[in-house]
Amino acid sequence: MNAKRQRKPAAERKAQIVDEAMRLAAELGPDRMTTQKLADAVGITQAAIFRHFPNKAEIWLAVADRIRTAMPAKLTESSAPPLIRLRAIVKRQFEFIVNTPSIPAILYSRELHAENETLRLQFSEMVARRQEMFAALFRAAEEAGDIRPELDAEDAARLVLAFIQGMAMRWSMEERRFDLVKDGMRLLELQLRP
Amino acid sequence: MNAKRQRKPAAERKAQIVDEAMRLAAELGPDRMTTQKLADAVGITQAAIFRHFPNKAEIWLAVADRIRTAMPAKLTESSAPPLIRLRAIVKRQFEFIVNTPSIPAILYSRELHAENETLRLQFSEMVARRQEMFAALFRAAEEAGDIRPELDAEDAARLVLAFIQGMAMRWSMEERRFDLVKDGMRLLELQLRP
DNA sequence: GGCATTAGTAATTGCATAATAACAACCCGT
DNA sequence: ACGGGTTGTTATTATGCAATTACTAATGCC
Repeated sequence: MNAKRQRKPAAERKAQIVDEAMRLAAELGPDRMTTQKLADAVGITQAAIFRHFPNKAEIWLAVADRIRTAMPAKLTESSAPPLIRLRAIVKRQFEFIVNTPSIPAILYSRELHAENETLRLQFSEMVARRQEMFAALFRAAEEAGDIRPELDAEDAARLVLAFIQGMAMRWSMEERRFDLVKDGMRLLELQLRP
Repeated sequence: MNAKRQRKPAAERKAQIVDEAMRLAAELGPDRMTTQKLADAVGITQAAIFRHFPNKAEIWLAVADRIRTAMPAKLTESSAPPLIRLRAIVKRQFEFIVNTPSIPAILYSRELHAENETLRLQFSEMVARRQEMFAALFRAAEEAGDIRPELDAEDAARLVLAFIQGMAMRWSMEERRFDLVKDGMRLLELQLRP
């Protein structure tokens, strides 16, 4: 009744729904995102959501897919020293989170994980892959003699990952009041340099 | 109708409700804890919950209160070296989380924070107090010459806090599959020693 | 032992929510 | 220009939820 109907091709609409779902998840918490609010944000009726997704859980799986494919999780070929590469990757990671601020809310939502085992597995695999990437860099740094040889690469990777996750979580909780990239990279230096 | 009614003094029942609320929050996610499930866990009817709390939000405030008073946030008087004291406090923190495993789920729940500003403020104040505590210890360590003088105590505190939060978050997400105290303290060493 | 107080119950309300069904307008290829 | 498939709508349903009301039984004080 209001304005004229805006029909869009399904692929485009689907992407838009995923966009808004992520936005709302960050704003209200993933579990407070209802299909009604989502529809309002997209500009269609609540029922129309279910033309694009069979149920709500599928929306979260699409969100997870979006995050998974966009997350920087691959080591690029490079001849730079391992610790330099590590810094670059951590920075990319922080930048990715800043550009996708719903990530902490979605990745660390107990509610989503409790209801959706598939989702939980996808996320835990993503985390594991990142940790493995960091560990590989620390092993390379060890071989290059850039760090103390008795240092355990797996542990160092865990440490860096916990740091990134903690920073991201706090940034999210504090309504993004600080500069995640700037502060994050400064604290990373503190961690890498004795 | 089943069995005989179990009347309990209000104070005791209130405490029990808070207990179960925390347990369920860890299990299902805070936003999936309904007054019905809570009542079932306690062993009373759903309506009886509201004899002890005027509404659901008050339950979360009581939970926050429980956490706040139990959380180790005060520096004990001690003549031990600052970094030794820091280790002890971080250890107490990890132990506290292990004994109160609902903490990460509750403290980092976007849903609770979004709905309840009072709660959000209480938690953010708790975090700030802990950070200040760590900063004080790093300043003391600086004066004692235990760490590099150019190291910023505030930043070091932020780093340690992010690490603890990241570890706790992951421990919670991974269904407590690793030993938070043991692994946490080992990684802390990695962070404190060059 | 009576009886006010307190902690409980059963029943209900009003609203939010995910999902379905039946129908309508838009769009594109022929 | 028209017809089939696509993208939407309105209306509805069943369920779950927090909260209220009116009633009831246990507890402990005198």
